Amino acid sequence: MSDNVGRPREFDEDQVLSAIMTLFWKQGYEATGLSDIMQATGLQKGSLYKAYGSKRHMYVCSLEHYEKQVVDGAVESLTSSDVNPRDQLYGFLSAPIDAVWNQRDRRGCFLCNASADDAAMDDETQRLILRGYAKLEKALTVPIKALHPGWPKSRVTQSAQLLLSLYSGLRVMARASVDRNRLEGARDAAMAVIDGPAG
Amino acid sequence: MSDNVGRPREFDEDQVLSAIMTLFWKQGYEATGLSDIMQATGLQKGSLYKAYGSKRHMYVCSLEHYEKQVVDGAVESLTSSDVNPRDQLYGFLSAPIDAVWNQRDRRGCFLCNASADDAAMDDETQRLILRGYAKLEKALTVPIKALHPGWPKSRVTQSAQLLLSLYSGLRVMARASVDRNRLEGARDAAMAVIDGPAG
DNA sequence: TTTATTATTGACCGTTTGGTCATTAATTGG
DNA sequence: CCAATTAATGACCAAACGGTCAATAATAAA
Repeated sequence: MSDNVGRPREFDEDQVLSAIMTLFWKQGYEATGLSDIMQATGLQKGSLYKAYGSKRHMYVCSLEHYEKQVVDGAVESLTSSDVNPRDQLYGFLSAPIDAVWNQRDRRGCFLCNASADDAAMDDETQRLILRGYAKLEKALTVPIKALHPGWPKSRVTQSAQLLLSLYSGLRVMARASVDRNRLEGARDAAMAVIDGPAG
Repeated sequence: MSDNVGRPREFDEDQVLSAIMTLFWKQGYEATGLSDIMQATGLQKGSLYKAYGSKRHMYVCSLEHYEKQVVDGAVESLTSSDVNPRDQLYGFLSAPIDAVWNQRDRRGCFLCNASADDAAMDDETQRLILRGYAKLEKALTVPIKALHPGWPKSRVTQSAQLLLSLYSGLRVMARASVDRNRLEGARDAAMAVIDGPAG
């Protein structure tokens, strides 16, 4: 039995999901209406509900898409072996500042926004958020280990946890346009932890 | 001319504002409806609109109330001279973890939630958020200076910025129930910055 | 007691919300 | 060509949304 039965989808599923993700990412769950989604995707309500079933499921799919497109990309760039580890960590902590202050991109981090979004929270959403955070934390240990082969595992882990939590804070604070000097100060203090005592 | 003219308010303004604040704090702007507010305050729609004019203004008043009740309280406890400075900083970074894991309080930090809340953001909201963050950053420098009188001003400032950004991240991540071990690891790594190199 | 002023109430408003469904269209397999 | 199956459309739905307002009530000043 073929599964190519019936009329085929006319829309690019990845493109549509990206459009939906962008809306939830920027605006959150409640503030994003079906009308927004219809406009951004060019699809009618019926098609959206045939494809996703409910607004909640569209949100969950958006988070999964974010994990694939953004989180996995960040993991890749943190664990790639052809950049020096110090620059990888510096880049990771600078991204929240650059996005807002150089790219005028105020979306922040979808994992962080979703964490703060009570209306969107349920078991499945929570699971996805935690999985995303866990991926990032694990990826952060790679350049830390490379910089400090002698550090005990616990110190590596805690440093990764510090950087990830700081990253979340920077992403959130940057959304409110906290002065870039303040954000850079926090980043630089954290980099001092990574670089170790000067001299 | 007296200003005690007309029928007096029958409700306790502080009590009502606290109830409204709690809703916006926990649920965000869009997810909080007038029906929620009516139920939580016991007031009718007309009374609420006579008192506040609009839902947005209720939100702004809630943020102002938060600044007075919560932010100023945190500043007080960070700058009080009868607790040792190290404990003040440790307590500040532990609060996000304790709230969620010991007090089952998932509200997080209203400043942080508001930062991530696109629907609530406007010039006035942003101003209040930045003012709250600035108060906390300034307060954090007090115990840091007390612990390290010899540190240059720039190092004190950057350390305060690090702790504040980390605090925001912890508040946000804790809302998604990130394992307490992970949050404590981040906190402890930050405290190592404050305590300086061991031995 | 009258007047001026403000508070409270709840019915009411138009709009928007998330969601459904009968109809029509496009495809594959027989 | 004829089912069978799935996709796309847009009218339609009840409920909820933020917000308004005329009527009524409570107070202070005259």
